[in-house]
Amino acid sequence: MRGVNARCPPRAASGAAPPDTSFLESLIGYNARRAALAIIARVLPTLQPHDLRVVEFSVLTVIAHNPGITSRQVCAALDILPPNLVGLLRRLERRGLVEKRAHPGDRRAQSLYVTALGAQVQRQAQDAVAAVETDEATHLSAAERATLIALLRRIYQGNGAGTTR
Amino acid sequence: MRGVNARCPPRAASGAAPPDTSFLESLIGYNARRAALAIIARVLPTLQPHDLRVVEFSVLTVIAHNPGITSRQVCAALDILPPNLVGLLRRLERRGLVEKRAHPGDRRAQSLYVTALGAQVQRQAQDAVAAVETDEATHLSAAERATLIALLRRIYQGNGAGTTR
DNA sequence: TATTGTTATACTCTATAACTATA
DNA sequence: TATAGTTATAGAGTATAACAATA
Repeated sequence: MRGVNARCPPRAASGAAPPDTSFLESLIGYNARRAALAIIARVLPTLQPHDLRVVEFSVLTVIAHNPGITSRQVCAALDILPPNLVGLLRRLERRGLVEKRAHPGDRRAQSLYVTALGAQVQRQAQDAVAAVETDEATHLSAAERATLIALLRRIYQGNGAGTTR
Repeated sequence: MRGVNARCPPRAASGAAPPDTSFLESLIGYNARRAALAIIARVLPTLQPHDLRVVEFSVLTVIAHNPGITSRQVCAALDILPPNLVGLLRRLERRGLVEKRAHPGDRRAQSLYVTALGAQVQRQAQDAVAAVETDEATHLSAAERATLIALLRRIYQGNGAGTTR
């Protein structure tokens, strides 16, 4: 018997009943990824006026909050591979948002600083991102926000075993 | 005076003090992304023996749980763009895990099914992923898991506005 | 006219190997 | 010998435009 869809169409085929994704929805990884993508989709238009992509904003923020930080440390903090940071920093430097200075004490390294313009752009972008994150994107209470962030942090910080990279 | 790091090195330069990432860590998007990447890093080696990537596992799972589903519906469920699903399905088909059949009622579409082998591989992979997710990767209690997933789901499902794609 | 599946293509993101200069 | 920064490059992943067949 082909017995397919006399009156009970293979739910998959109907436009009405959404497909069963219950297993995937039981996974933290799946939900975390979907949530991250949803939030990033909201943050993107916020950063667009500043001509910043998400990673660029992250790097700019870390440099602004840690004057004199090295490339290597930015990579470690944000889990970026060194070769991929090079072009990113070059763009920020060309736009006059970041500058490199000689590192005191290690001539291999270089200290990173935001310029006055870079600091201004970062501040504006940070305020805009914070607003979107807390208000529009997620209608969670402050307590729920705190709970969520604490749980997420336990996942990617909690265990001793290193990441794959 | 070069006055650098006699005893108080510019925290950025020292290998000891970790850089300040407090702002980024206050963002749900940042934490969700880091958590998702950390979990995926754990899941990858679990799927490797089955020669499945994460997206392939997701697609295989949705097809297994929704026999007769169409490409378009898989795309909608997993937020995959149709052109990107084509090659993915082709690989799964060539490996004998998935098969396409004529769709009853719409000759444009095609119904997707897992083969016996596909069902077996999917089951094994699902068990392995579930084990990693609940045990090793995240040491959360069942209650914490449930809370986390509920909060995450509210972020990417809760609001009416569609995603960017 | 709209939709399904598809091709071709481009752009971003991420990853690896290897080089240089310093330590 | 190891590390910081860099180059070149490869591979995922994700995006858009356009087409044929069907609704």
